[in-house]
Amino acid sequence: MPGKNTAAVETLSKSALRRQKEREKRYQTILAAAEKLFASEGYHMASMEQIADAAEVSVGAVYFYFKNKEDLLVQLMDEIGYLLRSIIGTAFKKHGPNITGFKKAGHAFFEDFCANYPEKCAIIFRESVGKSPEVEQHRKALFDKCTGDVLAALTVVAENQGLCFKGNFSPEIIAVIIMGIYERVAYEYILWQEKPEDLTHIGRDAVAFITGGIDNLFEGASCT
Amino acid sequence: MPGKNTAAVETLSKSALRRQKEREKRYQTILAAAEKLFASEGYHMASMEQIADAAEVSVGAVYFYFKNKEDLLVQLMDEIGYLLRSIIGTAFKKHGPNITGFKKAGHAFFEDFCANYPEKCAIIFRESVGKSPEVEQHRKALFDKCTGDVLAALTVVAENQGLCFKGNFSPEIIAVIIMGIYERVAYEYILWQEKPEDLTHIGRDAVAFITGGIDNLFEGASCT
Amino acid sequence: MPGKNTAAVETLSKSALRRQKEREKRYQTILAAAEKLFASEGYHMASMEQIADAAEVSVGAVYFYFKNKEDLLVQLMDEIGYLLRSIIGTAFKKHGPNITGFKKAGHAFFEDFCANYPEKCAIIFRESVGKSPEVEQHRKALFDKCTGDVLAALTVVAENQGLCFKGNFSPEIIAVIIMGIYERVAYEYILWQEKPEDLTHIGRDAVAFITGGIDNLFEGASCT
Amino acid sequence: MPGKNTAAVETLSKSALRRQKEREKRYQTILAAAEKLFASEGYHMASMEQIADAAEVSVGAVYFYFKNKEDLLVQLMDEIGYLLRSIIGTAFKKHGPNITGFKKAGHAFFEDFCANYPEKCAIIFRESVGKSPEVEQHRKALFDKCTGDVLAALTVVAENQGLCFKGNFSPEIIAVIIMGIYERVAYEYILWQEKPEDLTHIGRDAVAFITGGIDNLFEGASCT
DNA sequence: TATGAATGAGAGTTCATTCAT
DNA sequence: TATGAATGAACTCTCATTCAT
Repeated sequence: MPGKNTAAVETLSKSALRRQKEREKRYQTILAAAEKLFASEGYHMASMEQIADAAEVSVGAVYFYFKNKEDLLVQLMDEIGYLLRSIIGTAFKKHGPNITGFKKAGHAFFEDFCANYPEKCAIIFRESVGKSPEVEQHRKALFDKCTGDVLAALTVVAENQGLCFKGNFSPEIIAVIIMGIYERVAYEYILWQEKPEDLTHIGRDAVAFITGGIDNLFEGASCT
Repeated sequence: MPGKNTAAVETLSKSALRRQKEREKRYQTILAAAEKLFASEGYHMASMEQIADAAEVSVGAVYFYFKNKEDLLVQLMDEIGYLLRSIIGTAFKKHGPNITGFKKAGHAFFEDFCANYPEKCAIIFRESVGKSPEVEQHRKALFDKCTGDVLAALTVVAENQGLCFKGNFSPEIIAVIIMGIYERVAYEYILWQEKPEDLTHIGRDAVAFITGGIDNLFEGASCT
Repeated sequence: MPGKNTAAVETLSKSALRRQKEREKRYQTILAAAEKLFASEGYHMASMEQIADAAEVSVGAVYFYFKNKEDLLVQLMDEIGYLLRSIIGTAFKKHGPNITGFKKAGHAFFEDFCANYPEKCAIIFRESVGKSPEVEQHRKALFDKCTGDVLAALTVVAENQGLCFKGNFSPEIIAVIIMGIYERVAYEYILWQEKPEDLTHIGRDAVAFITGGIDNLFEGASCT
Repeated sequence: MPGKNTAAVETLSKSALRRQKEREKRYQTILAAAEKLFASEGYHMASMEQIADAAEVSVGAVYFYFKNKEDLLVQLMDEIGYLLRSIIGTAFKKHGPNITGFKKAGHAFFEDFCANYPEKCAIIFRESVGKSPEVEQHRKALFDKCTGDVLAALTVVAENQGLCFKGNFSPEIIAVIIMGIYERVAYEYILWQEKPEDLTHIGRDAVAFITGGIDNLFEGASCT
């Protein structure tokens, strides 16, 4: 009887689905609690018990969802990295692969990412620094991806506008430099001076500096 | 009797001086041990006992010279900050307050500071990040000074060459940006990729980017 | 109507029987998984989750069939004890209540029990030692039974051959001694040296020593 | 001035010596506390905090003297092993390398070791069994030494009395058997029945059984 | 000044057991 | 019956800091 089977299957998948949802929800709750505490108290000062309390679960539950404290940080970095790249990537694609798109991506970093998620900034720019070899490696991987994104954008924009880099200027280094600018400006004005309200203006200046610097590096006309 | 007195004073001051020297030597030995261990093992993983062992003193001795572990890091940051600013400042002053001096200062950062003192890089760019409110505050102070130096240099150079910043471009932000570039390039190629041999070339590219970017910001002729 | 009833009863008992069988099977599967893991990882290192996984059931199922972890070990000891006594008892009875039967029983211990069930050896001779008062008590009970068996055999053999123990030699102690010999030889060559292939020879030497020792204790002719 | 120097040296060595003594004393105090608790509560049930409390030191002090809990057990086993072998070895040597010495050694095991140190019995015969690979290995090493001692004694006695083992009887196995007898009799009457008062009598029976068994194995006259 | 043994709070982690589904 | 997520007490172990000598 297919009806029965289907019903059974549906019942099963419904309950399984709900359970799956519950799991995902709990996972996110714990992760959110960890993010908040890592950002406010610092990675080392935030104890697993505090995190469990904040997430309103038991310590054991935290360990059910995450291998250990380090894993909590690493998963957090992954999620934040994904969000960051989405925000910037979306802004870039929206305006086409040209210098305007590049600028908009920069503005999105400051205005959409940093301003809205200061705690996520704290995690990737402060709390994940120098914590352990494992975390450091993960951080490098995240930055590598971002640098790669910037590099790819740079390349596409150049191609699109028929431009080349002057001399033997390495575009990779430019990508690293751009990341450095973003990172430090965010750190300075979000984590230190805590002036998110000035960030739009500041971010625009930073982006202007970057695009100005980049313009400088492009050959006038045809690539050789 | 001046002779006697002098002799006494001299004897006294000699022994006092020697004692002073011994103290200073011990202090530096401990600090050097801490630097090495913080850089190689990480601030948290390096225990006070390890540091004492490496410095060939007792744990108690470390606490005689330093208030606590945090103090060890803070003193280290101060010394490194002083050295860093000396190196850059010296290079800048040597070539006069012009754009060449500015470039030379940048080269000095990479070639004299980062390449020669990778462990000091590790301390100020990695191990002092997100450790505690106190340390963070100290780190901010250090960066503020450096940013201030850059800002001052920028101002002097502009004045000297009779230039002004375009529009309402904030020179403070430029200074922050420059620090960000230096910081990330050092982190990327000294702490992550461990390629000090490429640093001269990379550093020159970075400096070229910076000066190119700056040129862009100056008004053509007279300031209004 | 007996037919109907019988049919009903039969159907019922059939399904009940099958259920019973299923239960018994599960019980044995879990017990077997526990045996394997206790023997290989050690009682404390083997977690209930591991056992459940190995038995391909849920943790809850393990707790349905067994009160707790200790119970798992206790049931295991009971089953192993039963098997051990069966093997030895069967060998003894097979050859009649004489010294040959006694020897054969000893050979059976080494060649049929230890050689074939090294994991069961590990449980009763190693993993059940010093675990908890409850387990220890169970272990004592098991050893008491075995010692009792040996004592009974000893008595029967003596009676059968019209012999008595010399002086005031306590046959109980002889039984304890024999158990000790069996236990340590098994431990040494199965659990430590892992040489089951030498066990036949070694076992025969051990049994020879025992029977030699026993012979010594019997009075020449009539008991007084 | 030798006087001064000597004084200085003496003062130094005195204080160093006293410190050394203190250390040794503390070490022994902690070990004694661990022995008592392992024997009464069981290795796993005895927590490091309990041990520290019983020794009237802090938990940290226990970890200053011992690497970890396992180390505590291992050191305990070493000390007990040394004592056990001393007691038995002394008894054997005292009566010369003959069968009487052999018997006396056996009596010493029961009457001097087991009866006086039931807790040490508990450690080596119960609490060190199946605890961890490391501990098990240590236990094997201890038993190997004891078995080696028995074997050596057996060999010396045989040589001394111009006797040989019958057939291809392996003396190593005899040594293992003897250890098994000692172990189980001790376990049975000290750890289970807790009848140390019967131990003299029981031990003598056990030793008589052993020597009877051994006699059986010796060739009549000359070795071939 | 210098030592290094001692402290003890606190951390991360495990896991036997329970219970709503 | 069966599941497996959740619990939380208890554990071992670390290490910055202190202080009698």
